[in-house]
Amino acid sequence: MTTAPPGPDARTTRRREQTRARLLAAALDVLGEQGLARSSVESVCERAGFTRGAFYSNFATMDDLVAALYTSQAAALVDRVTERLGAGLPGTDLDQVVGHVLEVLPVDRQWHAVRAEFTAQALRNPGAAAALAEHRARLRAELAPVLVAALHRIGRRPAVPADDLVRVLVTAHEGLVTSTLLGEGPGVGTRLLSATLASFTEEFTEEVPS
Amino acid sequence: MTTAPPGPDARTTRRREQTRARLLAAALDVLGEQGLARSSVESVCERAGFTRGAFYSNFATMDDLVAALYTSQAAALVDRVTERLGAGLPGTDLDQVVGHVLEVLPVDRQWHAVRAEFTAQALRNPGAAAALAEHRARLRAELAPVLVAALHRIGRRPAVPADDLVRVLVTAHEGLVTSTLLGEGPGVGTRLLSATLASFTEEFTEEVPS
DNA sequence: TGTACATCAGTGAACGCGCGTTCACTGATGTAC
DNA sequence: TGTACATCAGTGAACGCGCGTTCACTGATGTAC
Repeated sequence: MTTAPPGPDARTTRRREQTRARLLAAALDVLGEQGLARSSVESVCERAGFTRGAFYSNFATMDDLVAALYTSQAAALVDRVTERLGAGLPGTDLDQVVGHVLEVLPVDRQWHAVRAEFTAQALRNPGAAAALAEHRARLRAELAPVLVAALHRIGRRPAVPADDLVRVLVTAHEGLVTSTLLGEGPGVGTRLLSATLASFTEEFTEEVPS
Repeated sequence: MTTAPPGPDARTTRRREQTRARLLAAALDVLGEQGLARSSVESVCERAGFTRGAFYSNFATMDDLVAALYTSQAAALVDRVTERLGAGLPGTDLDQVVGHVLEVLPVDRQWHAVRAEFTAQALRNPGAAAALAEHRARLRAELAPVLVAALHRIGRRPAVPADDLVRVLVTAHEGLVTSTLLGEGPGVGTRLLSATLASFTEEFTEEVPS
């Protein structure tokens, strides 16, 4: 990945991708710190160390950048989940399973703020809503089988369609992250997730393992 | 309330309050439709039918307006809850109680979008976070006793501090509203809330009622 | 491996507009008699 | 109840800046021989 052969039209591509990446990184910073309302093309470029011309050579508009940022971050999250769950979810009881799920889903203030704004946009703009829904679905598709397997190992199975189960968990987790980041005390923390998980799964009598 | 006597310094006050109210209403519309990033002092004034001078006669800055908007909307929500819960929560089982709670908490796309943006701000700005936390606490304080009473009536009581119980419920509800407004299918809807409520409460053997 | 050449990516200056902010002014609103 | 007066709220014009957007140009990057 690092020293891959240039490829046919890598001439153009390479530098471009680097600038795009730098612009996206800068955008994440600026958006995370200032919010969309205070983020100008100018401020992103300054942060990235480019002139505005470079921006317009890569993106059509600020909205374009934001969409690209969301896509890239969403993909990164899915990758992260995929990677970390490669070995499956360990744990011998519900709480442990929940604990491991929580470790995989990061709690990042900056990104959460950006995501909240993106959600707000999705509530207004069907296009943004579709993008968001797609990402969420992909994330669930990634989590579902691993979660089901982990549950199976501790003698439980979903009491509703697996995708619904994951959806409920993610929903609860989302609210939880917000609550945590706002500093509403440690409170009921993971217990909400454990309880949710318990409510939407059921024990089953296992066939005798060989 | 409609034809109250003017009062000592109502001269000034009356017109002012009306303009303030109109500006706030316009701001809710504009913010809800366009988002903070696209909402200018200009656009709010235009919507409200005022010139910009009127704005600056009432607010120092856009942030000021937004803060006032949040405060006023939050207060309105608390009022609504207070009013509707005056008679207590009816219901003979958990699902019914949940159903009534859901009726009290409105699902308003526009306001939810504004709230999401406000949450994002709170994740960055301690001042905004404090305001948000205060409102949330007030809302919980309003809900808690009524909920506990309703639970008592069906033979249940919180298994955790009442405020925690409400917090978990509100958290779950928040995620649920988002999910619903994004159109993620009816799915597990209220069942998440019922399950949550069930998990964080316990039956108790009632003293024989006189 | 070196050199001439073509193309592409980012530069930086320039333009202009939207809009935040100010302020002298006017009309509205209430008070006093 | 009517009239003169004081004050306050909103008007609208003016100023200027930040920044979005464009574009001719230059230096970087790769290709061909």
